Amino acid sequence: MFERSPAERPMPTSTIEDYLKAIYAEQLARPGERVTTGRIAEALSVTPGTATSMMKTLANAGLVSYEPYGGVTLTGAGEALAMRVLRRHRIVELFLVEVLGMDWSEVHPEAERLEHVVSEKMLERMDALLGRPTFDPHGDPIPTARGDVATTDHPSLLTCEPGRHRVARVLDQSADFLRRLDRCGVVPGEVATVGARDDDGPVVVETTSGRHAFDRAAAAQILVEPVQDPATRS
Amino acid sequence: MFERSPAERPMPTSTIEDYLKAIYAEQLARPGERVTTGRIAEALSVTPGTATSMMKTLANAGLVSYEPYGGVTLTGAGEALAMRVLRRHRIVELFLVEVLGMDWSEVHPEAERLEHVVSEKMLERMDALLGRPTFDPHGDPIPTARGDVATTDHPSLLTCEPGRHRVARVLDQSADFLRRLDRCGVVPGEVATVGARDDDGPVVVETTSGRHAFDRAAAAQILVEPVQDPATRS
DNA sequence: GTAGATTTTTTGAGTAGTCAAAACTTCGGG
DNA sequence: CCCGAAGTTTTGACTACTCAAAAAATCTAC
Repeated sequence: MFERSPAERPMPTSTIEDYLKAIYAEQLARPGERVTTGRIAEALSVTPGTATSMMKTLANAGLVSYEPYGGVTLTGAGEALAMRVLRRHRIVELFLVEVLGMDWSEVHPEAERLEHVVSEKMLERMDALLGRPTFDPHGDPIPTARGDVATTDHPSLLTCEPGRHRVARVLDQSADFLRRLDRCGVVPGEVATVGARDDDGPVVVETTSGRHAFDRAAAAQILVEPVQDPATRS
Repeated sequence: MFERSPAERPMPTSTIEDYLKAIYAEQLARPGERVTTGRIAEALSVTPGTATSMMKTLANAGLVSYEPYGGVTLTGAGEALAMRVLRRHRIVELFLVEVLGMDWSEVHPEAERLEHVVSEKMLERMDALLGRPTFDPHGDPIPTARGDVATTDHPSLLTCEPGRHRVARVLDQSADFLRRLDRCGVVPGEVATVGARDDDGPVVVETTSGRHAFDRAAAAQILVEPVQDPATRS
C-alpha cells in the first residue's frame, strides 16, 4: 500500500503547500468533519483521482491522516505547514497593497505565487515594515510566526442583526466580487447600515456611497461586527 | 528528430527561463562564440545529457538555434525572453535592497526565485517606486521594458590603469565574495585607488577602510571606472 | 593522419504531477 | 435487504525534468 516511513522532510513542493492550504480551508469551513477527496479536487481544480493520489503522498509525508473512502484531516505537522503558507500569503497580500499600492482585488493571485518562494528573511522584513500586522486587506487574520491564528467569529450580512456594522472580513476573494465591493464602499473598516431582512430576499445595505443590495450568496461572504453607536442605541 | 512546429507559446516554465538566462550570460562572456551544451550544463549544475535534451526543447520552441555538436545561440525570441527575466531579476534585487533593506550579498538567491513569479503589474509598481532605476545593487544594468540593455564596457581591477577608480560593477554574486567586498568598502559607487601591478601577483587596492589585496580571479570580477580627479592628474 | 582524450548525444530509467476512464465502495430509497 | 446513484480509488498513460552510463562525434597531439 502506502508505506509510512520515518521519512526525511525534503522541502515541500508548492503543489503540496497548495493542497495543505485547501485542506485547511475546508476544515475551517466545516469544523469537525473529515475533508473528502472530492472537495479537495474541486477546490484545486484537479480530477478526483489526482486528489486521491496526492492524499497518499501527503499521508506518507505525515502531513495528513488519510482513511480510504473516509477523507483526510491535517496532522500537527500538516497544520503547522499550512499556517506558515497562510502567513506568507497574507503578509504578502498586505505588503502588495500597503507598500506597492496595488488594489485589494488583484493581490490574491499574485500572493498565490509569491507565498511559495519568499524566504523567511524577506518575510520578516515585510512583516517589520508593515508593523507586525494582524489582518490582511481582506480582513483575514495573519498567523503568527509560531503558527497561531486569531479565530474571529463575526456574523455575515446574512446572519447579523439589522443596524450599523463595521465590515470586518470578506471571504470571497475573486477580483470581480472585490471590485464590486469597492464600488459599494463595502470594504473592511467601513461602516454599513444593514436594513431589515426578509427571509429569502436580498440583503440591503446603506453606505456612504448609497444603498446596495446583495443576494444571499454574496451576503454570506461579507462578515461584519456590530458598531457600538450611542446615538443609535435604543 | 526534433520537429520544429510553428508552435504555440505556452508560457515558459521557470526551468526554461533559467536556461535562457544562462545561455545569455555565456553569450555575453564570450561574444561571437556559440555556447556549448557543456558550459550550459556546468552553469546550471545539470548533467551534459540534460542540457542537450533541453537544448532540443528550446530549439523546438524557437528560443535558440541549436546545431548538434555545434552549440547554441539565442534567437530573437530567446533573447527577448532572457531580457524580460533579467529585468525582473534586477529590479527585484534592487527592490529588496532599497525597500526591504536587505543586504546586497543575500538578494541574489531570493531574486532567482522571485523573477519567475512576479507579475508585470507588480514589476511596474516596483520599478515606479524605485524611480525607474538603470542599475541594480551589483552595478548590473537593468534592461528596459522593451528589452534594451546598456552595454557598459568597464575595465576590471586586473586590466585598469593604476590610480583612482570608482567601483562600477561586481560580476561574481556569491554571498561570501560580496560580504568580503563589503568589509573592504569595495562596493559600487565607492572610490578605490589601485596600486601598481606586477604581472601575476595579487592586485592591491586602497579604500577608506585600508589596503586590500585581491587575487587575479577575484580582481577580474570587479569592474571599475577611472575617476577624473584634477588633484591627481599628471 | 590516426590514437587517445574530451565532449556531446543517446538511451533507459526515475520522480512529481496530471488526466481519462474503468473498477470499486458506500450510501439512500424502495 | 438489495439496487442504483454518487463518490472514491485504481489503472494506464502523458509531460516536464532529471540522472547514469553507453555510444558517437570531435578535437589534440604526436
